Amino acid sequence: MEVSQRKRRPAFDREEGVAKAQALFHARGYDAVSIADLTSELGINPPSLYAAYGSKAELFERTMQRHAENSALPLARILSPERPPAEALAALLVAAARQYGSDPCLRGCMITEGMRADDETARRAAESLGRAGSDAIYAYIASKHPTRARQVTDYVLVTLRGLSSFACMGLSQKRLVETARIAGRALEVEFQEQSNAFE
Amino acid sequence: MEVSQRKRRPAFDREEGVAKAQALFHARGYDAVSIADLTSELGINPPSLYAAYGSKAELFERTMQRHAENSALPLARILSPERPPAEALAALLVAAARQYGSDPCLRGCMITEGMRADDETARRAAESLGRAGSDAIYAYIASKHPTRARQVTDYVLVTLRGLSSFACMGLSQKRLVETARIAGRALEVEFQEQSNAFE
DNA sequence: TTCCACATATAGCGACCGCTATATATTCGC
DNA sequence: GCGAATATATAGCGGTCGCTATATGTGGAA
Repeated sequence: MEVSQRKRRPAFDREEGVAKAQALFHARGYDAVSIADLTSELGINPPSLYAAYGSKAELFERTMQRHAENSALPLARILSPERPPAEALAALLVAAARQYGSDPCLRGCMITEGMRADDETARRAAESLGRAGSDAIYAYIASKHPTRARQVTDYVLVTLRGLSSFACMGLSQKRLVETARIAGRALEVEFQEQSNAFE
Repeated sequence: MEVSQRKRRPAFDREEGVAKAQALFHARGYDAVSIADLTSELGINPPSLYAAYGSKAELFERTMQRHAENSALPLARILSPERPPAEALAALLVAAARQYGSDPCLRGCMITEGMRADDETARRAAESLGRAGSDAIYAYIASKHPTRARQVTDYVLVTLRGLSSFACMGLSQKRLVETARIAGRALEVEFQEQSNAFE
């Protein structure tokens, strides 16, 4: 006889709910999505949402985690140690631009935009999720250009934020990518100067 | 006998009210400032605010106009036709970075940030005000680098937006300026390639 | 089949939103 | 001083917010 193992009885699919909420939050931002929007989209009533996810902020956090797991840029692959660093970072900017402008409904970076929410809980959650990414970028740059790692990282992150913001405002993917390419030029200069210092 | 000329009786100073509202909107953004915040800050009651300014959105528009008149970057001076264009645009980025980070309470660009408000009326007003600036930048670039004016303008505006956003998040003025300097490098490359094309 | 744990739906909580109808004070031209 | 014009204050409108107390229905284990 096997040990009794009670199974959850999901009258609505929790994971699918997170996916739908993710789309809403990504499309409109945390503050602009209400509980009524969410329950309507998920086809449930508020108590079910709170029973399943705890609160609007916790649901938002789960959607960002989902985003980070499924849709995040493959940082490790793009910033491979074998690649020339300026080329790798430029490729990161271009890959971001491409993604931010790929879906007309899901523009920009969900986590980046979450960091600018009016709600403090949501903002902190986004900042915490985003830190992983920016730390990885910093670590990569520090390994290639230790003397100006902070400055170069700031530049990359500022550019990513600008790209995300313009993506949200509707700038076409093509123009986003062209902008990213120009931004990459500054990195070529930066890393070239560094290598010259060794000659 | 002189013509009767009724004078306004300002129980509270309308212009000072706009100034105080400007500070609030700049510090927190349109959506995060409520009528209660405004009336409390101005020391008045809601009917006075509506009698004087019409609505929250109209008051916001007036504050942005005030900002554009008093605090806008001196575009005409920075983008002077005599200057090397890459230098002028880099100076614009640095001047913006300096201003965005100058007051710890009034971070970023009020108009740039207004373009990302959740309220559509506020957003449109900000976009309308901002277009003047971006048109001026485009016209300048087009006069110096007609073949890639749109791309270079996009890059400058994306960088400005990123700088404003990071300023709002608390990045120090120093780091903002350093970032702007790196961003300027890409412009040097861009305009250098252009002049090479004539050789 | 019976019982019960649990997810559901109804209804509504208190708080705040932008905004305004109404009534009261104040200051003006005369 | 007087009447008219106008800015003020009180109070509250309808609506939405995030969230929840309560009651109802349903599936799973024994």
